[in-house]
Amino acid sequence: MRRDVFQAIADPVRREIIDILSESELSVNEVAERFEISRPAISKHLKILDECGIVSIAKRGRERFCYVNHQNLIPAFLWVEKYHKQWEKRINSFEEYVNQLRNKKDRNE
Amino acid sequence: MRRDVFQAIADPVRREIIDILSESELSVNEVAERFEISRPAISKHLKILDECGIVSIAKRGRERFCYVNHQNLIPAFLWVEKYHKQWEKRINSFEEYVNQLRNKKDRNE
DNA sequence: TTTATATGTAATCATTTAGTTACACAACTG
DNA sequence: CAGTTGTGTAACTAAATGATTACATATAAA
Repeated sequence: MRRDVFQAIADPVRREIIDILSESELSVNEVAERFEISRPAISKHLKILDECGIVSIAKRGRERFCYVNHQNLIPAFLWVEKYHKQWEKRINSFEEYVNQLRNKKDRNE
Repeated sequence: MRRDVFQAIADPVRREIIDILSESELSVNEVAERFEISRPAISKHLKILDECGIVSIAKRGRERFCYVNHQNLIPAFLWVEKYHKQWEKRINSFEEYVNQLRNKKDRNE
């Protein structure tokens, strides 16, 4: 069973959990209330997020409060970010191309 | 069947395919040669990458050449990048903490 | 035209995933 | 103490995933 940040953020429910917990720390039930699926399903998602370090769970009384450790998203960030320049190049050359078309059009008017 | 960039890059083989094709455009067989798994398996991975726009496949003769469209990684980049500041804050405060310790130690020496 | 090569795809399979319900148990509340 | 609440987990299920082998087809080469 793979358990890494890429697999963790592949699931839309888990991404939403991360989004929600980034707003405020919540108990397991408070997280589950925000979704249609059952509480055990959310519990499992939280376990997966916990296992790859993205979420930590702190016991306080009978509740468990969950919070995000954003720094564990860094490996995913770095992998994608290394292609940043390449899509910027593309977008710039697209903009250049559009500008060329615009200028040509302007000259023809 | 979900087919989005997050699901596409969740698989390590697909990430490696993206890495390899970022170096140079390759035919399907040339991609497959670089992996232990069978050619049809690679074919399927390429199909998935194609379906979510990350890889395009151009027929030339009997070969099909594959190349990456990096701009289709942007949605994944944006989702992760929005937490950039939060882990930077963390890292900065860690560095601050380390510096405090250092200064304290310096004063004690 | 025959043969070889490059590739896609169908059929199949084992494993993983994401969900469910039912139950156990610890910790608050009255 | 008895009941309620918050949560984990086991058992189960359907669907998705990632791989394989076997076969079909198109194109190039002899």
